[in-house]
Amino acid sequence: MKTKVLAVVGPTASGKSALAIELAKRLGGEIICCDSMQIYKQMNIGTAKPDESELAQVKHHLFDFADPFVSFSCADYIPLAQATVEDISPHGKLHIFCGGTGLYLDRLFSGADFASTEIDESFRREMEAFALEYGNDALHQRLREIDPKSAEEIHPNNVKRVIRALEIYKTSGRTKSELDAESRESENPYDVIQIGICFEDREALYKRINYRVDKMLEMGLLTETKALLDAGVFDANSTAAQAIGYKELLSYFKGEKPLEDAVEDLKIATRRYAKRQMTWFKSHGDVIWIFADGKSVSELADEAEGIIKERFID
RNA sequence: GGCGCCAUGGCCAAGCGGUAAGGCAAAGGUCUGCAACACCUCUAUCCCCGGUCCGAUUCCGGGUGGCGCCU
Repeated sequence: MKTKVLAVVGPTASGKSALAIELAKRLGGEIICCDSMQIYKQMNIGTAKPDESELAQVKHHLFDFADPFVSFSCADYIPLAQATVEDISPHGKLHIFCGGTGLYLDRLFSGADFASTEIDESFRREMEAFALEYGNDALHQRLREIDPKSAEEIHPNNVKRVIRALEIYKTSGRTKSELDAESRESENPYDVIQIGICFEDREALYKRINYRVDKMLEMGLLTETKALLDAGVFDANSTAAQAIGYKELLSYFKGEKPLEDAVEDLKIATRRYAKRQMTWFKSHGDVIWIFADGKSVSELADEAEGIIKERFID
C-alpha cells in the first residue's frame, strides 16, 4: 500500500499556498515545500513564503531551512522530501506538496535516487572558458564523444546543461544517459494526485503577478534584497542567487536603473516564469486542472476537495 | 512666425537606391542531476501624398507629427 500524496501545483502567484493550506485544514494534512527558493532562510518576501499566520494554521515542512550561500539542488531535495514523507506518515496525515518547481516533483515521483556526484566548480569554469574560446559546438562535440545520447538531447547552445552532463561523467565515471536509463526503471513510490491551478484568462494571472510584486515592495522587498546583497548572497554562484525577485532589483541598487524600471523587469521575469511553469506542468505528470478565475479560496477548495474525495481518498 | 533635426514591428534600434540587422517584450516550446536555471522557435514591407529612377525605406518636393533653437 503506497503512501498517498497530494500535490498542489501551478504557475507562480496562482494561489497554491492558500489552496494547500485550506485543503490541509479540511482534510487534516501537512504541507511539504516543493519550491526551489522557499527552502531558503532570509528569503521571505521575495519568494512569497507563507507568513507567520499561515505557518501557524498548518504544519509546514522544508520551508526556510537552507543557507542561501550553499548551493542546493534537486539531488539534495529528493532525500529530504522522502524523509519528510516518512516522518509525517505515522501521524496519519495527508501529505500535501505545494510549490512550483516541477522538476523536483517529477524527480521525487520518478522514484529514483540520484547517484551521488560531486559538484566540480573548477571543472565548470574550465568548460565555460573552453566554450568561450572554441565555441559551443566544440564543447558539444566533447559530450558527443563520451555520451552521444545526451548530446542528442541537449542543444549545443545550452552550455550550462552540456557542462553538467560532462561533469556527471567526470565525477561519477558514468554517463548521464546511463544514469537516466537506470532511474527510469524505478516506479513511483507514492500514490499521487496532482491538482493544478490555472486561469482561463491569462491576463487574470498576470494581474495577480503584478499585484503581488507591488505588495512585496510594500512589505519591504527592497530591505530584504539589500540585506542579501550586503551579505554577499549574489556574489556566490548559488541556487539562491537565481531567485526571481532579487536579482532584477540589483540594477537599481547598482544605480544602473531607476527603481520603476527594475520593478517592471521583476514583473516581466515573473510572468515569463509563470509561462514556463505552465508549459512544464502541461506536459509533465497527470495534473487535474481547476480554473481559478474569479473564484475565492474556499470555492476553489470546494472544487479540489470534491475531486480528491471522489478519486483519491475513500 | 523663422531655422534645424527626426519619423523603421508593442518598445529600443541598424540599414540609406536593388524588395528590411540585432535586442527587449508578446506568443509557442524543450528540459531526469545548478530548474524562480538554461535553451529552442517565432513576429514589419519602413508616417502620408506626389516626383525622379528599370527599381526607393533609402534621393527630391509637399503634408502631418515630434524634438531643439531663434524672434
